[in-house]
Amino acid sequence: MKLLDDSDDFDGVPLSHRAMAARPAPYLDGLNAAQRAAVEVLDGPVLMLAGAGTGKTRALTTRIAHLLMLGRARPGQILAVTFTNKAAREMKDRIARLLGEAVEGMPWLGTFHLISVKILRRHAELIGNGDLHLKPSFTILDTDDQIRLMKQLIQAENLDEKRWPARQLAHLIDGWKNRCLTPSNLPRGEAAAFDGWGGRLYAAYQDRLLTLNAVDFGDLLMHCVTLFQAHPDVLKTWQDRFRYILVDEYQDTNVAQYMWLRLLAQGHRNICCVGDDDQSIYGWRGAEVGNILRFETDFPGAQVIRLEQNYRSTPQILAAASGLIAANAGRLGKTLWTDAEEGERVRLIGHWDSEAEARWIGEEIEAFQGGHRAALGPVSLNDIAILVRASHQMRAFEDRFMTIGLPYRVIGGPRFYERQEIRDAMAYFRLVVSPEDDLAFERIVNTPKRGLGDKAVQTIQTIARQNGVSLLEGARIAVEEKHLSGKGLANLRGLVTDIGRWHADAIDSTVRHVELAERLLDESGYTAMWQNEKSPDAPGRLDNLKELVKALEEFDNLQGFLEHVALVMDRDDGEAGEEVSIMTLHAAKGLEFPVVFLPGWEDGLFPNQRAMDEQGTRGLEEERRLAYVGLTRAERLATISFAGNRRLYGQWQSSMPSRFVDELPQDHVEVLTPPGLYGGGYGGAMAFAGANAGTDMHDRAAKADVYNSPGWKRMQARAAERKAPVHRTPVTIDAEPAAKFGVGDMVSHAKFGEGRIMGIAEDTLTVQFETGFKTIKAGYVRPVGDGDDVPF
DNA sequence: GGAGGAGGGTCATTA
DNA sequence: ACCCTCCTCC
Repeated sequence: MKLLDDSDDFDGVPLSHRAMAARPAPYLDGLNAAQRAAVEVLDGPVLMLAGAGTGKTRALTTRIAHLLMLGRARPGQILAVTFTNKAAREMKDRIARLLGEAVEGMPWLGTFHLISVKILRRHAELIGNGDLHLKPSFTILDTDDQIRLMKQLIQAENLDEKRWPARQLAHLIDGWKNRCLTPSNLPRGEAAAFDGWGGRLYAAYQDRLLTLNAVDFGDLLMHCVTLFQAHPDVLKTWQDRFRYILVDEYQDTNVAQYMWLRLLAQGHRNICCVGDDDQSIYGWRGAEVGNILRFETDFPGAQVIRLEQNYRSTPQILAAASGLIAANAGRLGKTLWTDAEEGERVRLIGHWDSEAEARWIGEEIEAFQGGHRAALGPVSLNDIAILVRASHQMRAFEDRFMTIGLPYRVIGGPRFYERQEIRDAMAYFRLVVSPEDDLAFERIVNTPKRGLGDKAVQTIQTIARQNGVSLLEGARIAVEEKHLSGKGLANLRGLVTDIGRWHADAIDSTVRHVELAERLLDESGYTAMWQNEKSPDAPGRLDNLKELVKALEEFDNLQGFLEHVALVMDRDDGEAGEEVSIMTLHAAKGLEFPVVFLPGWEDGLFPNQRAMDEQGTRGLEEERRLAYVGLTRAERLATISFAGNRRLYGQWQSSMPSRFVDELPQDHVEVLTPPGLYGGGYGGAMAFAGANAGTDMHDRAAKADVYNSPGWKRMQARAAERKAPVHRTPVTIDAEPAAKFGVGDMVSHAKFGEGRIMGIAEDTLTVQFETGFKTIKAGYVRPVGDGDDVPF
């Protein structure tokens, strides 16, 4: 079928009644009853509660196809929002497959941010403050730019950057934007943050963005909402346009996104939100689980459809995951079931340290490859994923896999477009496209080195400010009036003329933008800079630059490319050969793998200490949901592991198995014995395997030899002595003084006052005091607070 | 006045 | 472990 394009003037145009509506629809075949309802209940608000692996994306895409086939809406009248570009891409592909043809016009299927940009570009002039307002050509800043800007503002106020770090301010402002709090509607109490400077700096930052004709990520949503609120006529046109609204991952929406959706949905009221409260893992960036929990009250008359049949995992994995998540309160509640074959229990293993853990996992993977696990059938490296809580855990695996030559890929690591060389090159592109982009100018003016240091930049800034022009323009004046001297002057003159020439070429449609980009990097000396650099990563950087230029080919011009990059920070890595995937649990959401390793299940790391400190029970529950997400990624085999010692912040620190380990339903867990346990010197590993058995894994002690070991008995005796929750107290090998303390405990120090233990290494503690982090011998601090926890 | 290295201070999830 | 600042040399 040929889909109509999106057009701006469809208002009031009746939809053609398609005869095919009455025909049976083949794409509905094979859906289960719940999925079918999710596809066919088209009118009014619908909440699709879709558990992990229940065919959510299928239901969602089929629903869109169905709307189109029935002629309920044209492609341009459906708003479909996702959180990631990947999800958007996948949906487009699947809709196309369902309809048997490429979908030309689904212009409003995309991320919140992408769609917001499209809307904002059309009404940019309406966003502003006094005389300042946006132009449709506004640029989108990334975090790096944001922080640099804020640094400048903090300096402008003569504040101490140490006491008021720009990162912290960025975080604060981000939080406000997530909640749609503009400088003018910011509550007093909030504005007082940052020692009273918060509100003022925020306002200054927003004004600065306007003068730069720029927005940051948070603005995209917030500006849309304020636009809708201040201009009902504008809102009305968008409400009229979007006959059907679909939202993926609704549990991850923040306040701004929620308001955005509500405003738009108030028109036709056909909003279908898909989500799973058990997979809400983005509270730390403003997501409100409350949005999904409240759906039925927010949208009266909403229909709730539960997708509970799981098509991904074995019953064993599902049972383990369900048992774990059951410890959370305040869930909407779902009962996942499957008719898949029983499968293997979730495996659990403890290791001496993080290196042993990496070694063991590497060996396991090699064993899979050697076909030593026939029950699983052939396992490709692409079928295997290692999901970690924090990215620093990846290092151990990378090191290990590198040495044994096991191919791997890190997903969501340092992103391509966040790399230094790419950002530099992009700054050149930006400046050439919009010469008034001061941030870009600052970035490249002395990269490569041109003898234009702080002093020279300051001179340029002063001149620009005096004349009320951009930095580039200011530089031109500085050259003409010879405000600089010698080498700097000559170099700046060269740079200014170069940029002028490149800019002319960028506008000239006869100049191919790819060639321009190549020439630009060449003539600016940027490529040469890396060629002359002899550090080991220089060749890689040059490759990245080549790749960047190659990526340009897919766009019509530089502007289009820059827009894309601003919004799509992830690169679709080409399918290389067979590789094990390493990624964070957050990055793993929505993915699935036959074989999944879940290393680092240690208290403090996972659940993460900070999450618990900052959010209390809420934080802990989010961590538990993260564990749930991790387990439910596995189709056939999941292996959880923990290490007794881990290198963290440059020190070895001991830790205890995660409390989540205790919460796993034991009938669905198989405890493996760590290799080398009896080789001597592994008392610590045994001890803590035993510490764990002290709770609900006790029954299995007889089965696993490890629990008969002296280490375990010693541990058990000790645990009994102190009656404290076992997992709160770390064990060191020879009852070093540090054994009195646990990560997370409060201690007091004669000089530094009270603080919280963040890490333990032998008898040295890393303690976070009010004044900062300190590394201290355990003997110098005394425990405070809940004395039960820390017996003497 | 700029560039580059050394040392000190600071920071410790997750997009 | 990393970033930033200060210092020294050019």
